[in-house]
Amino acid sequence: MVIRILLLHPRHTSHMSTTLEATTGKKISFRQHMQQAREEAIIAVVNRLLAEKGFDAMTVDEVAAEVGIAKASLYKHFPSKEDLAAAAMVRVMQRALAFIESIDHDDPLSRLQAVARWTMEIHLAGEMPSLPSENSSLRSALAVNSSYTDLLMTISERLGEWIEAAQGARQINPGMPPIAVLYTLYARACDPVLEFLKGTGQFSNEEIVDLVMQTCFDGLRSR
Amino acid sequence: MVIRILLLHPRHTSHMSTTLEATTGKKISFRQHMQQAREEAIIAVVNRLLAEKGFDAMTVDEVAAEVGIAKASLYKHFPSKEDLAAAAMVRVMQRALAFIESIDHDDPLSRLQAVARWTMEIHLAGEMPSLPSENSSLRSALAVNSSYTDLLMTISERLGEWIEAAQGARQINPGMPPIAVLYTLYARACDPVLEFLKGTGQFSNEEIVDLVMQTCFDGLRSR
DNA sequence: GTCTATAATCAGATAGAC
DNA sequence: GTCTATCTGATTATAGAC
Repeated sequence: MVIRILLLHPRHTSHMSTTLEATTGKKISFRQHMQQAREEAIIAVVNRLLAEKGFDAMTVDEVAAEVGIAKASLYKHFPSKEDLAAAAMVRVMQRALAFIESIDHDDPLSRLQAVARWTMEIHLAGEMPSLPSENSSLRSALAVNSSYTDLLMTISERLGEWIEAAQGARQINPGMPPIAVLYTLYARACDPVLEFLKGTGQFSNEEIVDLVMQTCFDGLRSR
Repeated sequence: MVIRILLLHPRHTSHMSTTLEATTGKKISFRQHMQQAREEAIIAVVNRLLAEKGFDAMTVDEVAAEVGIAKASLYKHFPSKEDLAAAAMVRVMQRALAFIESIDHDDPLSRLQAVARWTMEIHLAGEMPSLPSENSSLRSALAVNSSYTDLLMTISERLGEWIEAAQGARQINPGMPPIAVLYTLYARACDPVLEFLKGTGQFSNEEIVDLVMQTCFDGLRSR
């Protein structure tokens, strides 16, 4: 399956990788260790705030305050608010890819279900950053972030293979275009039904995930 | 089915009703006619901008410019940006209720499917205002707007009856809590899958609606 | 009610000392 | 690299003349 993604010139910037050591294998200094630890702390705060309030409502002042540094210092690490959000997105996608690679079910449907379930659990745990799809400054920042686009490509291709395999095995409806299945799975990351049901106070997180899993894979109609 | 909605003291404000004449039956002056026509024009602009860019990205300057009046004049009609958005929401819910009351299918599943399809068509037509669920100033403005809460209640109760009837007839999965079914239908109004699929350029609006209808009611798994 | 002009505030980003 | 202090621009809302 071919995924329509903006594929732009790869461009490396220091804060895109998880850890410099892990990425390049080079020994790094104590100072660099400290800097990366701080950036990790920043990203953790941004990730939580993005999950709580979304990109527009999150302010840079707030991020700086919660990290415990001055705003100007924050801008030494990340050149813009968009880059902060991008870093949080990269981080959660790295987690997603790590989870995907840890899945050991043998049939493709179970693998896809595991991914959907993981996504919704992250969302309900308040760890899924939410970005507006409209905001153009954010979209362009993401489009030129090769860490982001590469991860999105990798994940999409992996899931795409599983989707086609599941359709070949008649586990997933073969009449559905794979791209539609993929997007339907991605959309579970920002499904408002999760919050709606949580807001009623009638269900546990596990029950909520089970309900949405059922509507997602089995539909509303009786079987 | 009981719908958990913030039910507050009813409070009438002039711009909440569609037309004063239609609501009260009283004869109104030419001046009032003109004013209501202008407010209708304002709401139409707000509705479109909310659908295009969302609440945060929409600016009051922009609304005034597109309507063709000064910003101060706009504030004579609607006391705040939140009230503008609320008016747009009321308008689209009035349209929804009108559609619901026009449905004449006899089985409840077909009725629910018609509602889901209508919702997605409005969305794809760029006529579905989208509000952030987080923004608290907006939420409070909606909560005290009795036109809004009343419409939401009315629509929810109507759909709730159909849902329970459909479950009784084993058309909708009876194991699903009716409130979960209701929220799943509501969520079709802001389903990002619609825009994702539109963005690929591979499908017509009708095909997109058919695809999402199928995943919604039949699920991703093969039947 | 409509306008022009302006207030008031807030948020992203930067200057410059240390 | 971190800080305080500040700039700059955008945006909601209002004053006051007509």
